[in-house]
Amino acid sequence: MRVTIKDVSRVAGVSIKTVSRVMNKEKYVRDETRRRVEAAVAQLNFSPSLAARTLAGSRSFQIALIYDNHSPYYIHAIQEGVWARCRAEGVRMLAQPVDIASENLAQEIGGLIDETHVDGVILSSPVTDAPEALAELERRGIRFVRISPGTNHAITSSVFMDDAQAADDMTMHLINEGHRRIGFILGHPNHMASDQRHYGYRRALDRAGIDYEPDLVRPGLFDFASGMAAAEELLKRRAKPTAIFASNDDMAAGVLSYAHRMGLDVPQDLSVAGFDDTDLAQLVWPPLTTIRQPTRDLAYAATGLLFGQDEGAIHQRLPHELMVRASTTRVRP
Amino acid sequence: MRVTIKDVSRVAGVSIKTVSRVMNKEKYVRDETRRRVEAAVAQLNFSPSLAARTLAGSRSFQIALIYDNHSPYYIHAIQEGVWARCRAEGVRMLAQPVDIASENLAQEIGGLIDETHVDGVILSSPVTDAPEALAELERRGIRFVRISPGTNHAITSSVFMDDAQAADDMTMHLINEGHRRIGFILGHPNHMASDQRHYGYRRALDRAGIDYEPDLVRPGLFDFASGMAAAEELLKRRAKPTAIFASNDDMAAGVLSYAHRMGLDVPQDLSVAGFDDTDLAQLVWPPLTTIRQPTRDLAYAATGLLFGQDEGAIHQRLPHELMVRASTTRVRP
DNA sequence: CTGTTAGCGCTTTCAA
DNA sequence: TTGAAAGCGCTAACAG
Repeated sequence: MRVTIKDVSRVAGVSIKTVSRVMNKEKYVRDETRRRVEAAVAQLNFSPSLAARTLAGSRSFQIALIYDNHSPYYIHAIQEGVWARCRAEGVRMLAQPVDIASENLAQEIGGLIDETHVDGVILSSPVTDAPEALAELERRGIRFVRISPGTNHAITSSVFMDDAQAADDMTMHLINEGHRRIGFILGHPNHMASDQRHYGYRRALDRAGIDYEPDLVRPGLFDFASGMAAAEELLKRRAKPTAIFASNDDMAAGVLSYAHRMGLDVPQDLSVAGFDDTDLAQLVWPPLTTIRQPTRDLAYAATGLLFGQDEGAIHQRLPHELMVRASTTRVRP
Repeated sequence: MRVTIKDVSRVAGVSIKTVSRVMNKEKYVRDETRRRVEAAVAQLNFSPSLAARTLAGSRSFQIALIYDNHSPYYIHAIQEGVWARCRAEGVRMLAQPVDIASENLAQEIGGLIDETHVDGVILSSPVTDAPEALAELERRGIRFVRISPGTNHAITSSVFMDDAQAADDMTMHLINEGHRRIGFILGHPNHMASDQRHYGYRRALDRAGIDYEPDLVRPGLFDFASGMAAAEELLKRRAKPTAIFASNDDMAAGVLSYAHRMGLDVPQDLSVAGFDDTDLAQLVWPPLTTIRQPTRDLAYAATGLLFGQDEGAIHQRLPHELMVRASTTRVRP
């Protein structure tokens, strides 16, 4: 039924061990032998059984991607990045949603590792910061890499973007367009990125000699509704901001929605800026100024770390990229 | 190192075969024996190796979900549904993106099956209609189920929603609100759902005794841009439609965006209706009337078919659900 | 109801 | 540079 290594060895006229050597790209195989084996593999259309390789060997050619995130766009970007790198490495990706609030989080992750023999694990936010998950992984001594962890970047391999610099750049961009009253909507308090972005916003104002006004900074929860609510508060002020910078794309979309409802012309009456993991914001309203979050690239890099590339770096800080989607209008003096 | 079935058998004082019986919930194990084994399993925190089970047995406890769809929302919904059912069945889901335009599509799918020994395959659109993929699957005689296939529903197990009835219901809903000039935006010509929805629209008009006006029907491609373009054409007419019904949510979002740009008040000046796989449309503009597409449920049902539940049904037609998100205003007479 | 024996398809180890 | 033998951790097919 199934084509096995034995069939290949028979056709190629070598031992199964030699076929194994070729499949694993080992040295010490004569060129001509290798070619014969490769021909047989192609002829029989042989794909080795992962189960057998896993059982006999020390690798499973599989890694797990663990997440508990309900943003489809985010998950998609993460999966894409991990998947692309896995593909390049000839490894399979096991996508594993979990519930970080679950009592048995550690057990679930442990069971996954035992059952599948995965060679490594990628953690995406917020599983990156679930202590039970981290403890279980460390107890087992399995390789793992965290993507955009909220805390303790240094304790393990992790990748993340330079959030402070990104927010600084965006704020400076708005300042350069003439804005002086720039509203800011904070991110979810649980996420370390929120602090970083807030810090970057403030640092840019400082550098430009603009006073930091606490009234122009409103709380948010990284979702559409809190973006709308924050916009409402900001736009009710006597001294309206001329620009609003939201800490993520969902909130920026909320700001846009509120602005439209109020009959404001964006970007004539109000510039709206945000981060962008996705094409969500662009979809909602094109004239939005966004900083592209390199989620996919982060995931790609994280997976590379798992495979031992870039061994030197304990963690990597990836650059951000300022993308002005459409020109925001300069504020009239 | 690893806890194996042997360790469990030693602790429980039985043979490994008995442990195997308990793990597989076979009959013919004395209750007390079963309990002893279960206690040992719990004590040692034993999770059987999938690789070993796969190699020795006839099942792999894994299925593959194959897709080539670039809508994050859609993929997410599909994954969620498949995943939920897999979890209930104690089976792992292998998410496998592919490129249906690839030369080696069949080979890739074949390789996946050989490597992983998956017990079955779920196909999501548009892989559901890639002849090479279907041929490969049939050649191997592996179980597979298609979700919302574009064509040939009957040739294999498949699940899909009742698109014609959904479109009929939505159209009737608009008619009941007093609308007589209802614009319709067609879906992508490659998708069978497009025809179905068009048919449902027309059938409802017929029943209400409203003439079908070809001018009120514009082509679309299931994306934001084509929705905007179609809206532009429809709203330039001398006899503007009072409502526009788009064949999917992305296009409905495009209609809304264009309406806003034109300063139209939705739903005062124009009712906008669409299908909704996602919360995208709601996000863009809440006062949208939508029919909820049961994507997640379809995926869940498809996976059930794969596991042999509902054996009788070759294919299943799932109901749709009309969800009026916010009241559309009645048209003044 | 329970146990014994023989593999599944590979890699590892060791020898040639 | 190649091959033979011994498992990896389970389940299938039998015996009892």
